Amino acid sequence: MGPAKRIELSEEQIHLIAKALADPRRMELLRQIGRGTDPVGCSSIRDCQQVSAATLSHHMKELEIAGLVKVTREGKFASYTLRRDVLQAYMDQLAQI
Amino acid sequence: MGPAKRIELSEEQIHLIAKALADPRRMELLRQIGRGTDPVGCSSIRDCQQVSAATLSHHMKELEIAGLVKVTREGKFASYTLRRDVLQAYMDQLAQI
DNA sequence: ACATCAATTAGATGCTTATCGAAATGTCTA
DNA sequence: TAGACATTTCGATAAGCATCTAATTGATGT
Repeated sequence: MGPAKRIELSEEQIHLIAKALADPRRMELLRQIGRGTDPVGCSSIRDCQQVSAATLSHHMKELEIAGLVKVTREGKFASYTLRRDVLQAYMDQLAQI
Repeated sequence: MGPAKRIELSEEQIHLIAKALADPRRMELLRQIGRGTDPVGCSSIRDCQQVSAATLSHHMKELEIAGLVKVTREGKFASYTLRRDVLQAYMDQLAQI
């Protein structure tokens, strides 16, 4: 399989994605999550980035509502994976400018 | 000729570009400026978008310091062109995530 | 049930920014 | 030079947001 379908973004989602990418910390989070293909847990993230749990939670929620990451919950843990299809859709939008 | 050289962006410029793209009004400005290849004047812009001169000036400065538009001044007029090479460099950065 | 730990939410604080009207700057023309 | 016009800058206001600590929720293991 793979990125079967091309995604269409609403103006609203474009705005959410752009805002999500406009914070350096979130950019760094995305890079870390996108480094591999496996889901990345909160603790792994906090090992690499100096940030409080509350702030991390806030940023991950922003990334999630932007559609840029998928959250997987197992028990008390949360893991994140980059949604490359959504990122690609945003790049397609920029290319259309 | 054409877009001869591939542009490298600093982290700082990446941040400036991301912030510039995160405002819906600026996004719309970019789209309008990028529509054709000719420079676009302030009055053309204000014909299409309802915005005060002061606010427009502010946004165009943000786009300029982000490197996304080139400003051409002739007498009392200012015109803008989209810097596609910079936009492309930003897209390349996103693709590297 | 209780203690512990991961993650989220609540509440507060300080910084950034979008917006406008008014004033200033710069340019053109009569 | 004086007036008209385009753009920018100034000053103020309001909204948004990043960040933290503290409190809460929810799951796990003893």
